[in-house]
Amino acid sequence: MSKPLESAATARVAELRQRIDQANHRYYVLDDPEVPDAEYDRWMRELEELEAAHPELVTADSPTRRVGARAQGGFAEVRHALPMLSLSNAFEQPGDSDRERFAELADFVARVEHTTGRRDPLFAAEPKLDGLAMSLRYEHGVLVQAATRGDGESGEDVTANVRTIHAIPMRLRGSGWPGELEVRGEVIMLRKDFEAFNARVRTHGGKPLANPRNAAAGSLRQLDPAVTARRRLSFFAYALGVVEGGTLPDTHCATLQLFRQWGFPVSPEVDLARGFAGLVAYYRRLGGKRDALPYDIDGVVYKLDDYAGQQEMGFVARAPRWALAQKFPAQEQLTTVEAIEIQIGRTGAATPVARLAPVPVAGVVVANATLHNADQVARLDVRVGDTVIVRRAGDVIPEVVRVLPERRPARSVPWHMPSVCPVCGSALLREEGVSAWRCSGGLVCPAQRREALVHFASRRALDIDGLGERYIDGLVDQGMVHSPADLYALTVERFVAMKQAIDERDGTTPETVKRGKVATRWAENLVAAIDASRDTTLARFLFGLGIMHIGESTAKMLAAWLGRLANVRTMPAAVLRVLPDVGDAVAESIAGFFAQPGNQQAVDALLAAGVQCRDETAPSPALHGRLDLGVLLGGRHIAQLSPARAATLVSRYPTLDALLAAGEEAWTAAGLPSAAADNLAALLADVGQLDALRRDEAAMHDLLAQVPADAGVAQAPLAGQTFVLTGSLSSLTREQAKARLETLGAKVAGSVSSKTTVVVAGEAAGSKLDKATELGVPIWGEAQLLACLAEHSA
DNA sequence: ATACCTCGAGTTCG
DNA sequence: CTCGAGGTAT
Repeated sequence: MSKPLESAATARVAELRQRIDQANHRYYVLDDPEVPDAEYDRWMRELEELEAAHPELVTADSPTRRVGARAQGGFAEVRHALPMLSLSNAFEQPGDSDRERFAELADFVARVEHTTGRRDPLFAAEPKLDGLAMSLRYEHGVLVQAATRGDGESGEDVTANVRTIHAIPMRLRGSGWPGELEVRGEVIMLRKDFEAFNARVRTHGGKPLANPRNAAAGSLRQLDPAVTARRRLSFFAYALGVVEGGTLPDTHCATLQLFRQWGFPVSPEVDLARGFAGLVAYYRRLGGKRDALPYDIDGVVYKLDDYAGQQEMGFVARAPRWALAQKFPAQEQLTTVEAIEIQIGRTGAATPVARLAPVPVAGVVVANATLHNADQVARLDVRVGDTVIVRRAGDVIPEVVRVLPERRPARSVPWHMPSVCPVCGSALLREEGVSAWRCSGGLVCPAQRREALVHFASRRALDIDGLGERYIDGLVDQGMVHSPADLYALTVERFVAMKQAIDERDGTTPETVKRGKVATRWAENLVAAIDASRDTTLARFLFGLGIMHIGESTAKMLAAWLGRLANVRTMPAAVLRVLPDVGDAVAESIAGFFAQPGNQQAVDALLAAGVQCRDETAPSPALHGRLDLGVLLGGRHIAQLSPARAATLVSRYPTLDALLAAGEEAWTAAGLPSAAADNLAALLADVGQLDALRRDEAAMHDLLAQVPADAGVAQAPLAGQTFVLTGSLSSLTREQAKARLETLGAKVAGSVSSKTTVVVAGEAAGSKLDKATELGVPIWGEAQLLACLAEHSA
């Protein structure tokens, strides 16, 4: 073997190891990768080849040695020289003030203040990672042993597996570390690595892991380190164990700083917090970020920062008195599915809902969770009797995450959508290519009638204050109300009778004595609220009718463009189609609704009951130029007759009569291709089609005739601008802000896009603000909004 | 035809 | 809040 070659290899090996260690450090500790994965892989391969060719160059801490040999028959026991302690836990409690809600935390701070004699002491606050506690022993800077926490006294030797974790340095960086050093921290799996792992399992078959914590624990207990190596684990250091030889800082934060220098990842969320108020603020801040963190946490840990103070505090049993874990309410829980029921919505949509054994999740007891639709049930394969994981997605809505198949009872059967509506017995049908099943019973179905009434009375519709679902149920059940108009005939006496009936049925209120009087007062208020709802706006009225596809925004548009209820209820689909945001589906929905005699009667009944749209007005002048015979033809989707060609033709022959009188030859002479002319002629030759067109044309003329001759075009100051509101404002509600912006002609949308003019961010603004920053949409504070409103509304 | 953008509808609990 | 579907712009 020639000497020069040998030394070249030695140098290259050293260089590669140094580069690989540096890349790991950038990636895991600094969270700032600079080397592409492919490059990193090339280095690893080259190093492996060199070490294979020169076995004498292999060292225990080489990056290639991360994956070692399979453990034989389990893991050796390791006694911890210094026990790995547990922490006292504190939980949030119900209460009105922070002192009540965080009583245990307040006690903790008071104890620290009392013992150390300092007011508002300084704490290190850090996330409580949901993983596996681990102790790492380094001798002269080299990792020699890794042990799990176990029972705190002794754990298992998982060194071979821990070596595969790239976030953990095999050799400490820098200098000045003690000759013997124990670093403690948490092995976790990042959410993205967890998702990736389960995604791979799903495609390749195998058992998915329940959560990142189990994933980390399971991975470390693999006998074959090669298996562990394929699961990407991470590590964060947070405490010292045994230390010999070397001086150490005198605060916890300074220690964490040293950990960083030595090459350990330390959570970037660690912060200093002063006194009770500081700790509560940190808890809230981290709680708010919880879902956005790259890993799961189950709470916050507070440690008195200076070691002298810690020494004074000492220990109780096996927990330090200078530290406390404040736990978040659990956000995922196991429970069982007791039934899967169908809910019928206002439009007849049949939604499967899981009835669950009640279980506390993130602070509230959850008993129901939506399963959205039949496809979702099939995807999850949820069955009655299953054990499932539930969580509150984002902030509130409970959802079934997945089923634990290993806990499924024998003889369970897959769930299927029933063929008939459980409420009215009508058939449940599914339209082609749509995921929702619908009850075909229409207003015959009591569930749909009930939902229609709830919608009619709701705040954004007729706004009948105090008429909630419970009383609507009572009214419907006792046959007092069948359609919205019936509400206006109700009297105080009838309400009292209804309330007594349902109170008795439901097991009544204890205030039997006062009830007569109280119920009367309640009924009087309700009758007054119903009376007040008679005075309403066209948009609210249209929205309240509950026409499919007509939400609040479309209702406002209809009111603004058509002006009068009479126009909306008589306008054919072809005319409605020209309105903005109205296509075939929406136009047919409106025209179809008013084509039903029952619906027309319901509207007449409401008007007869005294309901008035106080803001009826003339149709929008903008209809001119948008509405002519051309769009009526274009909307019929005649082959070869594009809207553009229809427009050219109609500019010559603006009425049906003119068109018919001119004849097919004249049309082609005017530039219409003969195929289009043939199709048009065929259409007009059909008596039924021609009649329909004549009716459309008449309705169109009637509408246009209502537009005032002098179109007083006073441009609204904010016309054409789209605002998005996020967070809460202090001087007015979002509802009010929206209303005021709309009176100035602005549109207020629900989500941010490149078309948004400005985003108004109030207190505790959410994801919309991030989106705005990302898209470079201007962001206003409350002050700028108020200034804008003041400027224009003078 | 395709890609965005909006709107509508449904949802839980206190 | 999220999903799905309708509408519109490209």
